[in-house]
Amino acid sequence: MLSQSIEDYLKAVYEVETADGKVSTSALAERLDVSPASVTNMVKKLSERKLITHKRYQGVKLTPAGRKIALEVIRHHRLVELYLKEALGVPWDKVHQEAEKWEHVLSEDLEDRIDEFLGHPLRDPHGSPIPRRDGTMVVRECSSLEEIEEETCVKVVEVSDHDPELLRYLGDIGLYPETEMTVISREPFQGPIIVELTGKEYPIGRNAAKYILVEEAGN
Amino acid sequence: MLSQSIEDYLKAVYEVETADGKVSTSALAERLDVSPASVTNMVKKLSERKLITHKRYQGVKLTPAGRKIALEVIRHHRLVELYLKEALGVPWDKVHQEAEKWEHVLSEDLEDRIDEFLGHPLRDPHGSPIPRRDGTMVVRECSSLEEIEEETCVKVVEVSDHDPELLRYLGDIGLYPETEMTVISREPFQGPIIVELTGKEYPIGRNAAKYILVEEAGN
DNA sequence: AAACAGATTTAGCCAAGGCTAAAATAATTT
DNA sequence: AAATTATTTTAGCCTTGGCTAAATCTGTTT
Repeated sequence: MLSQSIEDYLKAVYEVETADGKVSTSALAERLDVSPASVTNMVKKLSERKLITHKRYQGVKLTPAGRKIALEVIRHHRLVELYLKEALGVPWDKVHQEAEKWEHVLSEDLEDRIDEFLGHPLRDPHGSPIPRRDGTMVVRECSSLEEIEEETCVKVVEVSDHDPELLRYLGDIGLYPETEMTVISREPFQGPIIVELTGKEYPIGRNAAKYILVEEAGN
Repeated sequence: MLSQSIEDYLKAVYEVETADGKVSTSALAERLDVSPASVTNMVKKLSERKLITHKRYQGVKLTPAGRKIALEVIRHHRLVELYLKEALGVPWDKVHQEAEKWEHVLSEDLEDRIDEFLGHPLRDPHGSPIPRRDGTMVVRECSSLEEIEEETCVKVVEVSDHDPELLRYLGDIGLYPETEMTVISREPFQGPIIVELTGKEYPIGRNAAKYILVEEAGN
């Protein structure tokens, strides 16, 4: 059995890799809220276990074995997030925090039961794809709301689950995955992006917009 | 936050106390599958934290603070057991094992949601009482099946969840909490106890019978 | 009362997974 | 190219929660 720490590290490697491409010691340290020295330590251990490869002073990469585990943990995490929302009515700004703990204690049997209960879902409450048991994932072409031109109609694909406060705000204005909206204007000097949905206009800070992924809607 | 180990120890103290009255170092060691020396260690730590009291070479007792935590953990455990069975269809011989892990990661918020979902239940799938949030518990007068006279009609109150195999057998013959049955005979020389339920007769080993608690049914 | 058995504690060890401070390497600026 | 800055690694330490082996205490027998 793998320790919770190891699972957390592998997940972090995967996530930093998809976000930044390169996985540096310091990036991992920041994401895991741990000192860089601790990361170096653990990286050594994970290399020995052949879960990652590492070139000194360069980055870290998942081996196939490591990637498999990372995806299993992420599958657990996202299934649990969706389950908590659907089955127990946990609000979407709280599911992430709970899932951080649950992802490590979910047996394969329970994973299957939950997956079944949810009808083999493809996306979690924030729109992130849920890896299948075989490690495949349905990805969707999309871009950040930050880069969208004015007058464009878009559909929300995914919202980062990192900032509960942002999620609460977005929930309040009714902005969820699959919501359609129109970019009304991009205020100058890094000002907010104004979007229109359900007939009203709302400002979205540039920083927040970065974490909202959308696809262009038909027209 | 308390570590998982500490929660496990407090729960074990509570359980050994209700089972044996006295809580010895070795009894704890056996229950937790840990060496007696390790128990001594942890007992020292828990005493310092005022969660238990300890007199050298005598036993261990929970303080009110320690008992409160033990009951919270047990509440989590039993709520989860029932939830897994009711909501996800996990068979009753498997819920204990899962709950051992889940009991440590259940937030208060989720505890409430699950309790609500289940309609504030009083007993888990094995018939054990679920402590309320305030630490109270509905106990039921009962005796071990081992001690019941022949020809007596009884109702099952509680079945120990320790041996999955026993649970599977009992499930197979339809013996659950609230099941009514009649003690047909007590075979001599520590032989099995024969019970009748749903029109058929089944043997229950003396050892197993010890772990089945019943109350005398009206006639 | 002495001796022995069994339970408990002490002493000293280990692995996991953190930390800080200092050293080494890489990258960037002057 | 040299110097400075930033990143990464090394070295050495800490806490948690295990372990074994040896010492000590308690209680029972002889």
